[in-house]
Amino acid sequence: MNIGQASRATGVSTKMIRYYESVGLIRPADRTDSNYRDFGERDVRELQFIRRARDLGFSVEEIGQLLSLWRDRARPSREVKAIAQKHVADLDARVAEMQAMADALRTLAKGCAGDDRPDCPILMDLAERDGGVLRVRQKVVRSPNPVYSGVSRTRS
Amino acid sequence: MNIGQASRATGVSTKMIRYYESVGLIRPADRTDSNYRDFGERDVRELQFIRRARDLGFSVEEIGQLLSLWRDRARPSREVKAIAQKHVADLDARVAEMQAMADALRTLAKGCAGDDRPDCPILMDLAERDGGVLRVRQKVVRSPNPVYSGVSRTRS
DNA sequence: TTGAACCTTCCAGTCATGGGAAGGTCAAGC
DNA sequence: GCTTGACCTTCCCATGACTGGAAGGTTCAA
Repeated sequence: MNIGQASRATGVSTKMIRYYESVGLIRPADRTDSNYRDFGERDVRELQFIRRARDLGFSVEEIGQLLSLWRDRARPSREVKAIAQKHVADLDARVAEMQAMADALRTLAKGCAGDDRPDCPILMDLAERDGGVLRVRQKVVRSPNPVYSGVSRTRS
Repeated sequence: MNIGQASRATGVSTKMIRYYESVGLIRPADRTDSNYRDFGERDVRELQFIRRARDLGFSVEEIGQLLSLWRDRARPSREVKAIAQKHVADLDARVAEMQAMADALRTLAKGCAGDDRPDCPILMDLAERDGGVLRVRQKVVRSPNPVYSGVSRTRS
């Protein structure tokens, strides 16, 4: 199975398959005589695993850990659970922060007429030299992977 | 006021001040004879504005729009409100997505013993070739700026 | 005069991913 | 056998919003 077929079978782009190989997430694929990558059943299953893990927002590094646990028939489920729980905590922290931002902005927008007049509590708050009335400022949390964050983009 | 003082006065790093200048978010600062940047009151106010807007999760592009509206005494509040509301919608979409991920993982983790035994519903779900029981797969939303997303990092 | 604490520009890296160029390979139809 | 187009290969570049560091100039106080 060449890279295009593997991509269609797993929903992982050819670009990403090569990338995952280059960073060592998957082992180098076999090659045909003409130097084409040749994927087998097992490779496809690993790519599907990776795809699912990305859909759950795991970083490539976390996926590497999960993959090696997956490959190890004797792994203790404790380790898998720990990774998952840490990831859940990360997600929850980001959610809380973004909700605080959204709520602050909603409050400001509610007070803004949104018409031809220039008066606007949103700009007034941003101009507050001591941090603004709503004081949303807090720890800003950033992710190892940019999956959560952003403007529409579909994954087939 | 040199760049270090401006940085301390606004909480924006010197690196970022130079970056904002390079991308045209702020106008080029005045220079002293020795080519040091020289910031005035107005520059400091703009940097504080930028800082506040970043704390609310606006992207540099959005901040550019907000800044130019701020500078325009006659701007219609409608435009400001539109930017804010779009940003709120973006935040809400990301929050919903991340909550779905977190909930799916929580469900899986609940069924995982987390002990020495290898059996683990989390890995089993990731291995599902048809997408897993929980089917969290959906549109993945990504942000123009990586502020929301991630692992602890503080902004002074 | 020396040294540290500034400042300057420039270049590179981050993370996961897409875009594209330049060139090799393969299969179908003529 | 030859052309065509759809593949494949590697390589480099770009994204956003930063951080880090090198190499060198400036300022100020001891």
